[in-house]
Amino acid sequence: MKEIRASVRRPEFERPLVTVDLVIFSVQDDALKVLLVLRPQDASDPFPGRWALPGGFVDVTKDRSLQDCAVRKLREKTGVVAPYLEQLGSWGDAVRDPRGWSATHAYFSLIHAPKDGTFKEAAGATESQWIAVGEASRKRLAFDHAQILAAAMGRLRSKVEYTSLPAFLLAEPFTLPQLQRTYEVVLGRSLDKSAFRKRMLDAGFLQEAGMSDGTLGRTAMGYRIRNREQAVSFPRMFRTGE
Amino acid sequence: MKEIRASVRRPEFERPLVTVDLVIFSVQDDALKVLLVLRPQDASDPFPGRWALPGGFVDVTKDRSLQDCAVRKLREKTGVVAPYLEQLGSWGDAVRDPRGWSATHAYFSLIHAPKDGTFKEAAGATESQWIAVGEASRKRLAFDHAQILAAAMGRLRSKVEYTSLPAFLLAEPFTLPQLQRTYEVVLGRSLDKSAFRKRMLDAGFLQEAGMSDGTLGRTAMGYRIRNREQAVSFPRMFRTGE
DNA sequence: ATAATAGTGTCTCTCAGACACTATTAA
DNA sequence: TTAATAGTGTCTGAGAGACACTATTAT
Repeated sequence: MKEIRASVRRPEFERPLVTVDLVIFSVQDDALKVLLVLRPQDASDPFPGRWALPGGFVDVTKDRSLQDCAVRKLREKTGVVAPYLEQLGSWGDAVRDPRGWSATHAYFSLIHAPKDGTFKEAAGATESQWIAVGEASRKRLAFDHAQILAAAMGRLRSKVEYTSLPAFLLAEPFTLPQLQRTYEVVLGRSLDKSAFRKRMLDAGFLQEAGMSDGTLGRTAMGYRIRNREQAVSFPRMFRTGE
Repeated sequence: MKEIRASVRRPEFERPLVTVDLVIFSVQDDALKVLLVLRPQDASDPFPGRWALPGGFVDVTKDRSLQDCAVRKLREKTGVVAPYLEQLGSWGDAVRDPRGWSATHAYFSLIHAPKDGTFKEAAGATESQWIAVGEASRKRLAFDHAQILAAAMGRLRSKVEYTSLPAFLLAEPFTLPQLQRTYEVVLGRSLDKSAFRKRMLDAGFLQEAGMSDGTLGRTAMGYRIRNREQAVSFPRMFRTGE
């Protein structure tokens, strides 16, 4: 402690590397997918040719905050500007990056499926791809990204049980049947229609937005999220015991 | 490892300062308190003479990980070795520390009230004190610690509604009436005894540990937490709507 | 016995789930 | 009309809350 005070203005501690990584989820073709990037085949980079979460170093000249950095990287990768973005946690230790002691700040984002199936790349040559979460978990990801991805999936699975989070995986306006399908995809089990509708409508986070043009069968009411800043919590979990 | 380290290019980004801060909660005298430290009256330090959360720089030579760093600082401050410790989040931006772009990693800890009312200080001369959360929120804390404290209180208040977290605020073994009082202190409202007991016992996280020596009235069953690694979730919130 | 605290039984209300029912659309 | 999908009504059961009741201890 005394050393700190002795060193006048700047602390003399060696500074760790500081990065931001993103876990970007989307539901496509009735499957939960995550965006991964392929690290370049360059031996001077760590983990060349391995799949990784999109991310990179905080640039103190460009990023005013960690959140800004995450927003910037999300925009660069996907073009999405107003997503659901939540901090997931940080992972920092001496060995996760061969370049030295590093701390990464993982953010958790939910976006709706892109229209054209995939995103255009920015100037960089990195290849990126939407990969089903089951498959992604089986890959040998770079750094400790497997652990971060597992934590993100745990958080999503847990929050889906009692919050409106999955609504952020849909393009607005969306219908209740679409929302229910999204819940079922993320939960991995089917839900009762009547209970589901009561629950969603009672939670009060939906706003009617005109009839949707159903392509088959009866048309459904379209909804928007009343407040995109945060998800709402339900008074109970989906399945009580078991 | 060493060959990799040597061959890898080191990034040229300027590195932010990296710190860890702790929000340590305890219930004393039927009040929720948080441990704060007084920053030294030294003009070369930022925020001299202000109250702050305990914490400091990550020492890459001593700390193998962020979590290790948090455990070390908690031990230095309180002597507690096996607390409930959970990552709260990270706050990083260009202006929160006058010494430069910095990122802090806040951890959230619950410990039981110390026997002697306060903790002995380590070698350092920093003054530390348990302060009721209401009072702490009114102080002008150093850095962005007011914001971090508010986030910690939000997390605690929210989790108390549906998890066994408050059990970590008690010394083992504890009785159900003690546990209920702890919940009531954190929630700021009273709870029905019958409903409370059914809920706790049904959740299955308690283990009987012999009768406690009640000083007055009927003696109560003592309990220990079955698994201190994590809190359990209840199937419902405490008060459903309102 | 009394005071004080620990612990239980019973009723009611709310709400989730099950499931059968009706409603609206396109072909 | 039929197929397909959207949406509703009704019953039941689990569990939370209210609250009165019993149980055990020290004095």
